[in-house]
This record gives sequence, C-alpha cells and structure tokens, in this order.
Amino acid sequence: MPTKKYDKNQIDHMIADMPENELSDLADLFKVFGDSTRLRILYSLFRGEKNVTEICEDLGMGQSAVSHQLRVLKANKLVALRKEGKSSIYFLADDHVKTIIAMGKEHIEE
Amino acid sequence: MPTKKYDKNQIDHMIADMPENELSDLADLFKVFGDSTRLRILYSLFRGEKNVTEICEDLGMGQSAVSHQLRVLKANKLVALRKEGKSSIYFLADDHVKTIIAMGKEHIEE
DNA sequence: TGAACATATGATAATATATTCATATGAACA
DNA sequence: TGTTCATATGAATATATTATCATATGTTCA
Repeated sequence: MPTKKYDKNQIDHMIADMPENELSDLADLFKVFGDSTRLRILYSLFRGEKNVTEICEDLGMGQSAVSHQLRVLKANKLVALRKEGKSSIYFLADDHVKTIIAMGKEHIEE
Repeated sequence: MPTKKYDKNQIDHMIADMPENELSDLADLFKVFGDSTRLRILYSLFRGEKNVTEICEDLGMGQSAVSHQLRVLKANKLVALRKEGKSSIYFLADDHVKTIIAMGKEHIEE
C-alpha cells in the first residue's frame, strides 16, 4: 500500500473544484478544531485511546465539560468510541485529524 | 525545487513532538478558519488577489464587516496586503492556508 | 484646499459558545 | 434488588464573537 502524499499542485486543484456552499460546512469543521479543550482532547487521543475519566485526568478538567466536548467531536466524526463495560473508550476517527493538526502546527511555527 | 510532500509517518512525528502549550496557539489559528465569512474571504483570494471593495462584492457583504475580518486574517498572517493608491490589495500569505483548507475539504467529503 | 473615494476602527447589540451544576441513564456486582 | 461507578445530558450563566452603525484616517485629483 503506497503512503498517501499531498503536493501543492494537487492541493490547488482540490480547492479550485470546491463549490461555494461547501465553505460553510468547512467553517463548521474548523470551528471544532478552534477550541483549546477540544484540541487538547484530540491531542490526548493522538497519544492513545482513552476512556472519559482518563481524558479528564489528562486535561485536569471536569467530566461534564469533557463529555460535552466529546459529543461535539463525535458529531463531527473526529473521534469515535467503543463501549467496554461501564466505560466509553474514545479514539481518533481518521487520519485527517492528524494532517489538519500538523498543517496548523507548521503554519504557527513560521 | 522539489515539490513539498506530506506523508503519514512524517505527520505522526510532527505531532508527537508538539509541546502542550502550542495547542492553545493552534486552537487560535483554527478559530480563524472556523468562520464562514473569513473562509469565504480566503477562498475568494485563492482565486486571485483583490481589494476590499472587490471582496465585498464577491461575498455580498458590507465593507465594515469584511474589513473587520480581514484584520483578523492579517493578524494571523493568513493574508497580507499591499497598498496601491487608495486601495488595499489583499492576497493569501502562504501555502499553508491552501493545505489546511484542502485537508478540511477532504475530511468533510468522506 | 476640499470633495469624493477607499479603507480602518470604535462602540453597540445580537447571537453563539463553553463551563458548571444538577440529574439522568446504564452497567457491574455484592 | 440496590448501591456504586462511568458517562451523558439539560438548564443556566458567563464569556466571546460577529455584524452593523457611525465615524475617522488617508489618498487622489479638480
């Protein structure tokens, strides 16, 4: 299986094809990334799947706040979960999460 | 000059190296993308540099609202401008803007 | 200089968002 | 069954954000 790559020409083409009405959906997606709590949850899950209690400990935040944000992340398909006994174990839903974070990181580091 | 490429292994490595305190800056960056007006401005500029009046016409929005958002985009170095007579001509500041939008687009299309 | 044009900015009001508190749901197990 | 643990959710408050309105700044040119 070849590793997926993105180059500039490909990217220009992807954007040029984008219908205007997709922009609103796209803004909604970025809005999800645009909150420090949610981003910290994603980063925590990047280092390994976790249940809600573990995420709370990792972030030092209350369970309710974390659950509310997990709900948002799940609704946007950035995380998924499986049930295991009393626990809900959350994990990153796909690789775009990682790519988006990496591109953002690269931008702010310049 | 070789074309820049991003593969998954490289991306994993970039994220693993990220200090926690960068996450807040990163959230701030994504917050900028997380608004439909700002994203439409970026998309408009993707198709070519424009002055403020032209952006307003393109979006069908008032001059003040657009100027306020251009200010936010500029503060985050997503757009830059040059002065030409009475006009301020805005353009995309770098390629990360394009990459971030392309990754987001790819995510929502799945 | 002063009128017209282009852009920027400050204040306000309307709306959206995040966290907290309280409580509900559901699983495990004595 | 009833208690405890884990998570989810609803309501309310506090805060942040956006567009509008009014006005200021700055440029061009008669």
